[in-house]
Amino acid sequence: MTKLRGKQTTQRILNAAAGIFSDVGFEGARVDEIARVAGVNKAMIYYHIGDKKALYARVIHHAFGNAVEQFTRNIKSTQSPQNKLRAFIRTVVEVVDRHPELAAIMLREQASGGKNLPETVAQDLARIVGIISGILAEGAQKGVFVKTIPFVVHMMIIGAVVFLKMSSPIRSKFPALSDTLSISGDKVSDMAAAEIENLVLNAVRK
Amino acid sequence: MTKLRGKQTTQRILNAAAGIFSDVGFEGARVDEIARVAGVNKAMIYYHIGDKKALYARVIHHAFGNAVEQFTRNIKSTQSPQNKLRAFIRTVVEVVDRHPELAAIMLREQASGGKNLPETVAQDLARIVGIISGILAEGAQKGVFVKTIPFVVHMMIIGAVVFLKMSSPIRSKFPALSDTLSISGDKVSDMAAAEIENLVLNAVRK
DNA sequence: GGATGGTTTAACTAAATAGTTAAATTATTC
DNA sequence: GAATAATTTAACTATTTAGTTAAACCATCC
Repeated sequence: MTKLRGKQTTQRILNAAAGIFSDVGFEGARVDEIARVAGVNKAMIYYHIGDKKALYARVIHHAFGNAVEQFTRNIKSTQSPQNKLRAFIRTVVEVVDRHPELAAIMLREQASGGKNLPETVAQDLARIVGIISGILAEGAQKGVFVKTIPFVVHMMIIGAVVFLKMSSPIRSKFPALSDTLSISGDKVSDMAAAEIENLVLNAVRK
Repeated sequence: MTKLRGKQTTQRILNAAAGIFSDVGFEGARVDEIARVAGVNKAMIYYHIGDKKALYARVIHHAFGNAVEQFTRNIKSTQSPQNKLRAFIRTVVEVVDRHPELAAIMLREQASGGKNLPETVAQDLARIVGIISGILAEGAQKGVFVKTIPFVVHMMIIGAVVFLKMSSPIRSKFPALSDTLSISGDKVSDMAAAEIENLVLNAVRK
């Protein structure tokens, strides 16, 4: 019971922290505010997790935890390179839709040069880049993809998905941008995701 | 002399602020720190510019000021759709290379749903999206581009360029990511930029 | 040199901040 | 029920924060 209570408290803290770090960044986040949103006394954050930096690392790790597993689960070795690439893109969409806070936090880390990024997350990222490199290399070897720079393709996919997802509130907010994508909403829409697939498959097709 | 002195003071404040806002975001930035970096007394920020929010808006506007003009200057109506698109991409690279603080601040704004974004900047963004929409529509009409969603293509280009630029310090920092792009450095390298051009032109080619 | 206007400074204000402490409360075990 | 351990609380600490104020300083003009 005590163990369960501690876990629930920790979970509430991590959820609140994820939202606030994604909204105002590490330096802009207030531990008092995180405590308030989590519905706990501030000292409990220090008791259960640690200082602000430890909390941040925990949030990222918690959200990033199984992204790599999702990629390896969704991409089967028996698939063609084209279908592997499609599965990769779909997984990116899935991860970003399920963890918008993670996407926002990663945007902020990019903006500050990875200043508060734990080493473990960098390793996860490297593995994901390894996956797409493998797909593109296989496609090139089988003569169905052009030879290209895998990291650039990776950036195009991640960039398009994340920017589409993250720009949704901005588009809603400003009338000038409302018409840029006729289908709006919180999710990366199926139509937009399909278009990213088409464009990326076209881009690498030999 | 007095006028010149006020201008120079303002410039120093804006430069310092741009760096700090890009590094730690709006909420994370400290007016005291901006003043220290600018080498001025804090009250001068309030005298010359105004409160923190006014300073932020001024920084964005100052950096964004002539981005739209750059696009219209670089893209000639006599060019083919393909060359227009190339010029568009090259301009994105140029703007991001010249104003990395702008790119970082825009990443942060995306992360927080455009919370502190002035309306004028949204209008500038809409005009840029209008430019690429025009290029793609012209290409489709001339039968050289597929019919697509212009905003998605825009996000792919912006996302790739910005992520490549912004991920450079992260790649330098973490050994696990050092091999992802064999040519590193601060600029979006010519090779990477050329590859983005190739991939995007391939993606939209009919 | 004095008047005027612009710029800068040092000190201030009220509130907020990350982290700490020790007591109170709750849960578990025998 | 008592002892022990885990969790939570309220208050605290020293520092920092955005913004303000009035005086000092500087530049220009007649």
